Amino acid sequence: MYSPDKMMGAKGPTGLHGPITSTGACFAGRYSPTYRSPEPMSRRCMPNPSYSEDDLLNQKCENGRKYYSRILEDASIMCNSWSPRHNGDLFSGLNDGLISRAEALAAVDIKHQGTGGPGGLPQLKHDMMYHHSMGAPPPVSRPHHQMGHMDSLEMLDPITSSSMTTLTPMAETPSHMHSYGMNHVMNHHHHGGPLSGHSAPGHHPGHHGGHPGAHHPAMAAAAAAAAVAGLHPDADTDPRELEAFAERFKQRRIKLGVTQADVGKSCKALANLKLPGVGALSQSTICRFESLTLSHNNMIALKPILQAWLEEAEAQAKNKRRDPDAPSVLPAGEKKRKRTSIAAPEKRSLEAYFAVQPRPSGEKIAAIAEKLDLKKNVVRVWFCNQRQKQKRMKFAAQH
DNA sequence: ATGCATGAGCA
DNA sequence: GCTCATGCATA
Repeated sequence: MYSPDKMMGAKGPTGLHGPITSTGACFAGRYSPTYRSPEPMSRRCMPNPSYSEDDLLNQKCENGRKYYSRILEDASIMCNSWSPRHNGDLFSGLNDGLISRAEALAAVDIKHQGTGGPGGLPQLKHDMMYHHSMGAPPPVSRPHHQMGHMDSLEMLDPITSSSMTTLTPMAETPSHMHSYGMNHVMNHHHHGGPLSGHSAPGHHPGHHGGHPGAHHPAMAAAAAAAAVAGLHPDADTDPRELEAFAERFKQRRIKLGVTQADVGKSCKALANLKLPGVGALSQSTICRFESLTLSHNNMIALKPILQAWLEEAEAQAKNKRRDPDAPSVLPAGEKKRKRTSIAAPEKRSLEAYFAVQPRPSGEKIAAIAEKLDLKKNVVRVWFCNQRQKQKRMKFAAQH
């Protein structure tokens, strides 16, 4: 069905990290109808502007304003509904995106550094900075478990819930624990973890045949055959089913009084018990799973893992067991990664450029970086992330 | 909840 | 250098 455009660009179908997602479809997904796009929808209805990417780059900073006004105007025309600045209707929020940016651009003084003035004095520093947090940072409040309703299930008192041995996490891991150093460590297993490698393959044998080759006749045939054989090739890959599961998962998780972060961590324990190869997951991932903001393949790969966790967690909740857990060790502070923050004006420029050319060459990226006084790598990564988001939105749009 | 980043695997 | 899966950091 949704035979994804099989990877645009370079990476091939096999490019996935984990075998789980072995085949390629990559669009991500926002299956939910309730999905609220984090990005302006304008992109979807906005054809490529008439100006070229070079226009963008050649534009003098000083003229930035005028230039963007034009872009936005064009964009607004295409989106057919933009009343030039100061649009009183604050809630017409439909074609925000570039459109709304038009106003902003008109009002904001874009002060991009002209030619590589290294010492720029941009409003912010966009580099990776690390700092030591030796002196044990603040105690870090433990992320309250979201214990809302504990009706049907036995009420897990907070204490219990945090000591549910293997599945439920214990006291929180201080955020400062995630040092930059540890990050690397974690990367090791996370890449080889849950979805990568062999790990999950065995858990959901069924869906493998589903997507990969949706675009492939042979695959489709295989899928059909599987279906006939009772292997429900689609059951696991059906966006609707995934969406339903994600919703169920979230509700039951909350009922258990477990946070997203808890789930991720306890997944590891579960892994050791029954899902070898599965590592811990982060709060981010759990959150994205629940909100369907992962790629379709990613959703498919994670589902069996979370499903197993859910079952185990509920089973344990039934016999409410307690168990002293390993005390969290507080590693000495280490370097923490500082998140780069791209200022609004620069971001608008990037978005405007992206609308024209989502995949700028290395040179273009360098030019853009220089113009915006951002590091080339920051710009490159921004485009990569933007593409990922766009894929998700597109997929969501057609489902 | 989400922005910016990393790293594996591939071309 | 790209895609993809994921994560830390942060709004």
